[in-house]
Amino acid sequence: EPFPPPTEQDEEEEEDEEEDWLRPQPAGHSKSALARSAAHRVIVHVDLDCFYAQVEMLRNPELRDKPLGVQQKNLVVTSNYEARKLGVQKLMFVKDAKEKCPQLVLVNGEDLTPYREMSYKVTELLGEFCPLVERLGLDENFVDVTEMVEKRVKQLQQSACSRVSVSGHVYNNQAINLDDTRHVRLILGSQIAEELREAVYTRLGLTGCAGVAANKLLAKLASGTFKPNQQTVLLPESRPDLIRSLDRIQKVPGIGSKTAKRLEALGIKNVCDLQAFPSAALEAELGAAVAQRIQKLSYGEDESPVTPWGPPQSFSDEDSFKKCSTEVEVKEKIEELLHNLLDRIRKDGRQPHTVRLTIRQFSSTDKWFNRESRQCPIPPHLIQQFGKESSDILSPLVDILLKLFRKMIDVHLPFHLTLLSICFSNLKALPRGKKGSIGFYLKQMSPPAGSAKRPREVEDVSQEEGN
DNA sequence: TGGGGTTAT
DNA sequence: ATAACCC
Repeated sequence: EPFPPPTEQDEEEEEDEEEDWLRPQPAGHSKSALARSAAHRVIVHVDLDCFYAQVEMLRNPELRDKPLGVQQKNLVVTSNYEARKLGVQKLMFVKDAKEKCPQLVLVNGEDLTPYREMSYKVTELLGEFCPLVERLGLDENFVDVTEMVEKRVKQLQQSACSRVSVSGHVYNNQAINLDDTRHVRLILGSQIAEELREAVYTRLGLTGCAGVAANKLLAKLASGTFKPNQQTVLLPESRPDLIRSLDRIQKVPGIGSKTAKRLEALGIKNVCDLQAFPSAALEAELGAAVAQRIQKLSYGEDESPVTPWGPPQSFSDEDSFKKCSTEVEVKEKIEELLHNLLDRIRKDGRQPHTVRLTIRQFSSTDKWFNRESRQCPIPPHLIQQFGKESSDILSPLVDILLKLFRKMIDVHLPFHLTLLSICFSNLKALPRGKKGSIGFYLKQMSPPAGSAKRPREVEDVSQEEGN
């Protein structure tokens, strides 16, 4: 094994293992200034196959060889490949899925806890290889392996033997030129990607795809080109082909449905249209920031860094339903959501300083996107209760949430809700040095790079931490 | 159509 | 507080 994973880094302080979140990196300089200087980055995108279904198959191996769907309400949100062969695609209605595939086995996946836990195990495992890991949803991670590649380039130069071979697919089957150092770096990146996937499989039992390229956009696009459990490296010369292969503009990650619609109104239907469109006119329509960003994306350019966020910045729990129309029902739903959330927050160890209630009201037209929310600071005396065992916090929090609810809904008038959601945010580490402080403490998370002037939430005027 | 997450304005 | 994006 020429390149064992770096099991020991420079760990000076012992930590509690169950709260060993990935730490955000200081700011990106230190030794890796060159690594981040965009020109020669090597990025790996790791994308687990049908993640929820894989987790369910690990929880219950008898499901292994059966067509499996993970159900949330009336939807099959994910299916395993057995089921996909039989026509059960993602986000299919349960009704349609059963018609297509009567033998389909369904498990309920409305509680994300098992997926969330497994997801963080994956991110932490990747973090053992390399500190720059960024999560995207529960089943994707970007890894900036530039520094690992640099080390291997040097080993290669010393060993004086230039026998490097690619792991997995090369996009477009492009010929490799070992005289091109960019090619060599990406090839080494493909070997690292293979090692990452192998580790995820042997240690966690999960399969997935990987894409290797010079930035996040291209790595992500590359990872989708060979689908279950395979990997693909994109060499620079094939970049135009890869982005031109996107038939619809919305397939560019970063261009969502809203932007796609506005672009279509401008006559922009595919990536080439967007490349060719006059920048000034695009800026006039979308604003300079969005216009410049997406036009760069259309060329496959993406300088955004791989940013490890560390522990979650918010905890939320939601439930959707056909109808909820009385205050009593609302209170019951709130209590249920709260119970789950308080558990998660207790395990996390930090204290939230803001709480938000979100509702969705029924409306036959535009059933889609009518959510509103109200948020407020959590009173200091309640914040202190968060770490503790007893649920003295529960009923005061319910009261706060009901007040937020009444800010949106006049309870004397009829109402019809189809969703309730509670979110705790503005999380801060426990105050240290207090007598009741638990045996471990979470490291003070320095704010992630580039988030220096994030607006403070609500009217929270609490003190800054000591930096 | 689900149950989450993030940043920007 | 909302709107956009991501899965």
